[in-house]
Amino acid sequence: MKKAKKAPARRMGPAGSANWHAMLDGAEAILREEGYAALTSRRIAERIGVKQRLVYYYFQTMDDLIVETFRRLSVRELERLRLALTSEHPLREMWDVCIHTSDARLISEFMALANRIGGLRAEVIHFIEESRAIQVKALKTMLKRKSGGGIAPAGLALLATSLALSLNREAQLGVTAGHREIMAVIADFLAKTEPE
Amino acid sequence: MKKAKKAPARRMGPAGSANWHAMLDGAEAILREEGYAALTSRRIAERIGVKQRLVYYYFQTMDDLIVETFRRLSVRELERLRLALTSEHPLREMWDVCIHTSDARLISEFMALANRIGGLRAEVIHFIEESRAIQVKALKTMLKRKSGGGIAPAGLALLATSLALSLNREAQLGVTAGHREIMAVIADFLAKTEPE
DNA sequence: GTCTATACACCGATAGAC
DNA sequence: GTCTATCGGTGTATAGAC
Repeated sequence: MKKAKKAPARRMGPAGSANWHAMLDGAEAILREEGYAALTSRRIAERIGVKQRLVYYYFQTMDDLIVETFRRLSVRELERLRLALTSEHPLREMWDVCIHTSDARLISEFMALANRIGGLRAEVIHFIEESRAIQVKALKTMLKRKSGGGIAPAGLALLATSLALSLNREAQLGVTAGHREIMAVIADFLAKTEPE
Repeated sequence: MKKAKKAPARRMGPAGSANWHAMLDGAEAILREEGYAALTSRRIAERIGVKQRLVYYYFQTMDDLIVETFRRLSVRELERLRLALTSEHPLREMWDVCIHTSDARLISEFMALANRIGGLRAEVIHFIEESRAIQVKALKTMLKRKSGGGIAPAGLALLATSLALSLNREAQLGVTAGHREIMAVIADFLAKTEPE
């Protein structure tokens, strides 16, 4: 995390291997539990029981490792969303995906990191745009002209994502004012647009 | 940021002095521009033109400095909200405060830090609860029984805060899908509940 | 109040053996 | 593929002079 150099040429280990996944698992856990200041090659190595040098066999730089960690998570999340699209109750499934997403702490770390790691920022932008497009698709199909309170699908998607994030973060902090009220609105909306 | 020790007893400089404010100004700028991994006593000192040792004359630990930085910001923001309460158009003023709040990058850093610095977490919780209470007060007064789309004031306050945060963060990233649509909804709501 | 100097730990990244 | 060993740098925090 100290100095993020460009990308020196070096012999590399294969992406997708057991060690590669173990390192991303470790990185995710450290981010969640201790924050990105503690995300170092030494701690990852220690956590998964290898030597520090090996981390640099699988990743050119720590920034690369961070980007890969987010990308793996992003791919999984987009798959969950696309799967929801094929469900019998796509809107309910999608809201479930949004509200039962990765730990709010982990997301906070990635959002902060995205402001300073160019490669990560690009991945985050791609994730937001892609997930919004999927949600808009579902909303267009379900709403047709039932109207969602007069809000266009893209607006509704943004609103839902935004709410899910805030609800998770505040719940984790222990703040709950207004949560019950908003959940009631969501339930009402789902009952109208997608009766069980 | 490396080791956050408890709180050793030591002679301390006065809060509120010129150096004290300069250090918090520097901390804020570094957080915004480089993120919390770069928020070190050395860099703050360098930025404001004093020696590193002096930072520890004004703050017991780096964590204390971070908490004070947020607290100062929080007090200012709550003042802006309370002032909006006395305005002729409190809801419009409040939305303006929320949408023209501190840089989204800065907020991201504090949100991430709050997950691991106990003192900061307490300040963040206090800020959220206090600001929501102020917003609820304004909403109750303005809505009376005009109804705000059938959502209770606390829910509306959460929704507005959540949206303002997401709009700012995404705009900073360069994502704008759904933004226009949501802004239209907000404008519509304000026009109905608080005609100009 | 502000400084010099320093103890001690940890970091990213690399060289090169096996 | 995985290791030992190491370089050069930065971090928190303190001792104690002026």
